[in-house]
Amino acid sequence: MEKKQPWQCRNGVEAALEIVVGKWKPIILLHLFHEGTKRFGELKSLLPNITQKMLTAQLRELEQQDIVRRVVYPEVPPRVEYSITEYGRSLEPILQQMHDWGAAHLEHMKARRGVNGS
Amino acid sequence: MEKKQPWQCRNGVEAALEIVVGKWKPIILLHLFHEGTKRFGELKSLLPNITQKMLTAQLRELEQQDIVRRVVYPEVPPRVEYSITEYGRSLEPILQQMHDWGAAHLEHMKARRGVNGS
DNA sequence: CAGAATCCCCTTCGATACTG
DNA sequence: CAGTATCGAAGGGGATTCTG
Repeated sequence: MEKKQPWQCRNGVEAALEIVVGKWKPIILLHLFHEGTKRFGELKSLLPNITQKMLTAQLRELEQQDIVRRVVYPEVPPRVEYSITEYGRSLEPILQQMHDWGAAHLEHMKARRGVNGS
Repeated sequence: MEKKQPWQCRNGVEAALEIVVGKWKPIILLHLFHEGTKRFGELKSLLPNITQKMLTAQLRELEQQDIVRRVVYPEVPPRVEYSITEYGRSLEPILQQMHDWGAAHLEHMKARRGVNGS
């Protein structure tokens, strides 16, 4: 029952970070969490500054990690829909907690700037 | 009382990520969380592969963000000690949750590799 | 419509050398 | 001991073009 050492913990933390890190990963996930299934083009217009390359790449990574489900409809013109997997839902509390802490942190840093006159 | 939109949430998530992202940030934090105050050199030997440049840079960032306290003792040879601030402690549950989820995720992905025969 | 492919920039990080 | 300074490699990410 020895405690895990930090260098062991790091693997877990890094594994979690791998999912959520990336310029667009968080916002993609938040959209899919809150708004359900989205087509590729819908996501693209929700993220006005993202390039197709990036959107594709990030979505494919999330798909590999079983966070996002990708469904291709064999139609013309093509239609591809993305949604959060059952398993992916388990990420939501973490993102939520990160958001809460992060928002508070922004306040904290703002308040601190007023104080540190020294 | 409208819900926040994803692009608003992102700021919070990003703010949190900014603290924890970086090749060495998580492991530095874990060491300081679990083992308390450490000198620069101690940290350096706990993180065998880190360069001074990186260690210094990451610690300075964490100091700016009020997560880590840096105390310089005006001695010869110089001594500098780092510890987690009171405020920095508030990060611990997040790191913990990330570790737990991440560790489970590694298991999940391992298990999945056995299944996806298709 | 939903991408794949290509080119290029810029940041991050590592290696090394120097300093108070 | 605890840094700072400089150089260079690697990779993430952006702009653009092409395709089924």
